[in-house]
Amino acid sequence: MPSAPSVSDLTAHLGYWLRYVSNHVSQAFARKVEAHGVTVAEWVLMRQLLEPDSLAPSRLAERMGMTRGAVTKLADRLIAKSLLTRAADPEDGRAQTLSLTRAGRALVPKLAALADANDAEFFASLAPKDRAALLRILKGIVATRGLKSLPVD
Amino acid sequence: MPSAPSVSDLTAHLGYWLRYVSNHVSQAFARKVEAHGVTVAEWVLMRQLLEPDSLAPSRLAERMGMTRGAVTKLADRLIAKSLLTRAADPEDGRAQTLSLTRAGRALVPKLAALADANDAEFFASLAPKDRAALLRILKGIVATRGLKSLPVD
DNA sequence: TATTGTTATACTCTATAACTATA
DNA sequence: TATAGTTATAGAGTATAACAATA
Repeated sequence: MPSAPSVSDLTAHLGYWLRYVSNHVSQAFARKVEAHGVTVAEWVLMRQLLEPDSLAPSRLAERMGMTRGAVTKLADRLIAKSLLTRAADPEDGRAQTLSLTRAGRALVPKLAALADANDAEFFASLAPKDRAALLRILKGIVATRGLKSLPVD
Repeated sequence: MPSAPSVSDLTAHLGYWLRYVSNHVSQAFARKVEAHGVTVAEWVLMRQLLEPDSLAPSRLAERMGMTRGAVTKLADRLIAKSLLTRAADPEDGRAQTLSLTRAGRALVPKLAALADANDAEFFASLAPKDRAALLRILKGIVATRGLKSLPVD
């Protein structure tokens, strides 16, 4: 009788746990921000524009690790909600500039408070030492692997 | 002149980093498994059926933290790929049972190897101590917060 | 009535590729 | 030609809600 092929335990994979926890954290956050009419991805874009207060779509795409097309779509939705404006760059006829509207800028602190609350909900129970370790490790992975703009485009 | 409202740094949020790293890890894994014609979510479902070798959709939904409807859809796709079968439960006319086909079962070790490789790619650079800490912390969050079936349904 | 599943519907998120306008 | 952005298209991943069959 042939022995079953050995398959490493799914739960031995850090990627599995990362994905699992991350999905739950994001879903919980999504429920919180939707009361303000925005999604998590929209919030991330908005947060990028708090400072510097305007950026080109391609710059945002790099920072957020997504394609320019995806940024356009996200921006379209935020513009429809009057939280964002798109303006032509006077220096380069091809370029555009995205900035928060007054309403968008006013909303950011509220969403930030929800982000704080969500983080507390999931991570407050950790020992301070573990919290620090988690942050350090995650940042380390980003630095070591040079994560930034996955999309090749 | 009013001072700008203070907004905590986006990058102070563990949830942000978790999402960022997790998205990159999952995307990299997705690219690897797609060569075998499956997606990450499909792989997770398949992996659940390695043992016990059959489960009801509702059981899978609980384990995977998704709705029954989502499981049905995922299962449909795997069935279309001949990696999964759906059978009626002889004891309960309402119940169904999902199991891997021979092909599906044969594919799992290959996908597991890719999962191993992907994990290594992202986490091998970590100090063994950090790797262990990351795993322990993530599992701790799952346990403490009782993450399992987010969907209320 | 309660439970198991499926179906119908709808969005978000994201990608790839083609296209337009400028440089 | 190369670059910035948009548009078109597509599919994954979910959810919610309604429904059918069975318990």
